[in-house]
Amino acid sequence: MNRYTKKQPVLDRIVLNSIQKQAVSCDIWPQLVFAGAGSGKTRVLTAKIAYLIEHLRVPPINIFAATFTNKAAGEMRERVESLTGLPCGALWIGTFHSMCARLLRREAPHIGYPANFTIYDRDDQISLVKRILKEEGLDERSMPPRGVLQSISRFKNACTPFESIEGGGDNYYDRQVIHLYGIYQKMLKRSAAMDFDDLIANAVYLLRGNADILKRYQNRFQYVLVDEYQDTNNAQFLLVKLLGAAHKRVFVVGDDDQSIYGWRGAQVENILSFESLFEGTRVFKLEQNYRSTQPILDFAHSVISVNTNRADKQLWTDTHNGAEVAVTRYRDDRQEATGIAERVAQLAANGMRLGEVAVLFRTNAQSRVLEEALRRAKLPYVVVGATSFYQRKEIKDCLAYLRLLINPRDDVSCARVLNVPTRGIGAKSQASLFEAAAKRNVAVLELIEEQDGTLTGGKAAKGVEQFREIMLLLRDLVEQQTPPDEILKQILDLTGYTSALEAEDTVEAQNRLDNIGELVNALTLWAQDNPEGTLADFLEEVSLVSDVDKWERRETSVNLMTLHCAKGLEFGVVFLAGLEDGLLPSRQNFDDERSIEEERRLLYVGATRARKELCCSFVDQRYRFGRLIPMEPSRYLDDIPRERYRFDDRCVTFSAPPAAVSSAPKAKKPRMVAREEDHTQETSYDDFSQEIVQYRMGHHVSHKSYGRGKILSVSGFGKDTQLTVLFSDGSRRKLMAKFLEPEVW
DNA sequence: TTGTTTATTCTTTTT
DNA sequence: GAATAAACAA
Repeated sequence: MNRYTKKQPVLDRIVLNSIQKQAVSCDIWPQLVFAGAGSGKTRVLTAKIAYLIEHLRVPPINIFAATFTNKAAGEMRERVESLTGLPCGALWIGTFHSMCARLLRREAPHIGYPANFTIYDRDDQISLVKRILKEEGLDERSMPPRGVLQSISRFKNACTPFESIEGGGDNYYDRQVIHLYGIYQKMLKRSAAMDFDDLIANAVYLLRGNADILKRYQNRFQYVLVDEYQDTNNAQFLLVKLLGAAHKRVFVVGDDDQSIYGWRGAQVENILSFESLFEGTRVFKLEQNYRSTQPILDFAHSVISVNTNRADKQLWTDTHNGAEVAVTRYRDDRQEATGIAERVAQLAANGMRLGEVAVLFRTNAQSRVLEEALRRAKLPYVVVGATSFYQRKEIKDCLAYLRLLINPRDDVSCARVLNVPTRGIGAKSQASLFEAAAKRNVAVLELIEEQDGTLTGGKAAKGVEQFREIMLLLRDLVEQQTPPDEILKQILDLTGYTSALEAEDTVEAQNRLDNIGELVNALTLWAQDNPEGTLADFLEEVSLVSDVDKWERRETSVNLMTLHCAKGLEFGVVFLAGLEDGLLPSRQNFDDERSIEEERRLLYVGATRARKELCCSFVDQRYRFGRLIPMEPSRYLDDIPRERYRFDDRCVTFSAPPAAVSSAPKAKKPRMVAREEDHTQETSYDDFSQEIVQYRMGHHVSHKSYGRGKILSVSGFGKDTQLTVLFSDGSRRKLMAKFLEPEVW
């Protein structure tokens, strides 16, 4: 800030080791930094930006820096400002999604969109696809919305617009998906809406299709920096390539061992092949770890080194001593939770701040037992993520009204609130409204506003008219520059939303009212913090924040979160709960080697979050789907040499198989063998054991008279396995598996 | 058309 | 066990 600090160059004001220093001060481009867990990645990235600004005199406005969360972006901007003493408001730093949204709002007309487009989240996408399926007369069971969206997402990640798809697809499913992709995009455009994938893909289309615009942005973004590069997808890669094509000043940081978003389209290959794709790349490897103890690093290394598709490297640390990693076996998930809570209480008694403790797990469903145990032990905790505030029904209803005011063409929001609270516009009337709108190629709200409600039959017409009047009234308020929180209050009042909930008079309804109150507060606060901000800005922010963005470490609360959420964070003590096959790795990924490797990385990420103490656990049986299910230790534990951890058997059950009682997980009974003596009672055992699975959802089979088809669901097991199959002629049949031949790849 | 019941599926992970 | 969808009564 003052002249004193200014005199010293950045490199002397921030502590860096020699490799870090080299990476920061290197001026030969492009650059790739492999930054292992805890190796000071954020520090390097921050220093790099500060170095560009201060040492190379690059104006902040010429830098484009993509981070994985908005929170990280905000913190980094602040640190750069305090390092350089210069205001960096003009620096473009944020998630790919938020920066693309920003770019697209400016250039919207070039891709046929208005600047006030709405951003659809997953729920919005699903309700849109469901409506399309209905209108197209397709069965949700043969074309599951999630699957359809997954396929559509793949097209977008590949930056393949509907128009340039060649060929109509090989089979019934693919043909339908392509067909639906076209309709889906048409609907989005008519609704002036984009989904998350569109934000990136449309940015690519924009730059790819307009040479002058591309040039302008290449010129503007003289330096392109990307954090967590291992988690970028193909579209993001194309964007980076486009922006950096002219000047080549691209700097990416990442760790292939921490790539855990493959299911979302991320490609580890992006980082693994960066060197060959960007000619003349300088590579830096940060392998010194400043976070964890040696035992933790050894443990983590034995996990990750089994993976084949990775760049060779190994973390090391200066600190040699440290507590052994613990692996504990519990009888069931309840006992596991209690055991963890006990240990946490112990730590707290020894003066450990609870904010330094995290319990990590694979699925959100696991958090409930843990929460109960912590509550019983009177230990304060926070759950990061889970059902986020903005996902709740009542909140989404409010937001839908707000979005509809900003963008009257937003059909998904319109469908959501048209009959909320109930105005007598049932499914049938809604369908006919949508049909009429589609026929004239206008949005539903537009239709309602111009048509005076004569469209639908008697009863619903009154409700439609009511809705129309409310919307017109609210529109006036927006035009009169009414403060955002006031608009929300008016919505709740005019629509009768509040009074409907009050009338219910249940605890549930009261809860919702409280949540709505919280939303009003949030909006008021936001308006105070952003005096220039419009309602549209607020809505954009809301749709692009993540759960970790809102998380703030509280000194006195234990942190509960999924392994995915924990990426980039660190804690003094980390518990990894539920290290069992079927959970980690997830049962659904058993047959895919790539996913098995990704889940292994998930374990690696979890383990490397710990600074001082790492406690892993698995259970013999666990409640899932309301049933007690036998579990096996995670296969990943098999790869860890026995001397890398202390094994603690807290299993005091008599029913446990004798061989397993006193031994480490390594020595347990062989896999893939079902217990014969169990047939009488535990029929479900077979269902969950890992016998070789011949038939899986999504795989293809053939039948001698119906031909080739895709498995939609599997029921029963052994000889009685039945399959529901979608055949290429479009028919869906439930058949005995023995009549079907699995397709071999 | 709305609000009840029952049946079914389901859970990965999220910008 | 929960959330959603289909099925049914009013």
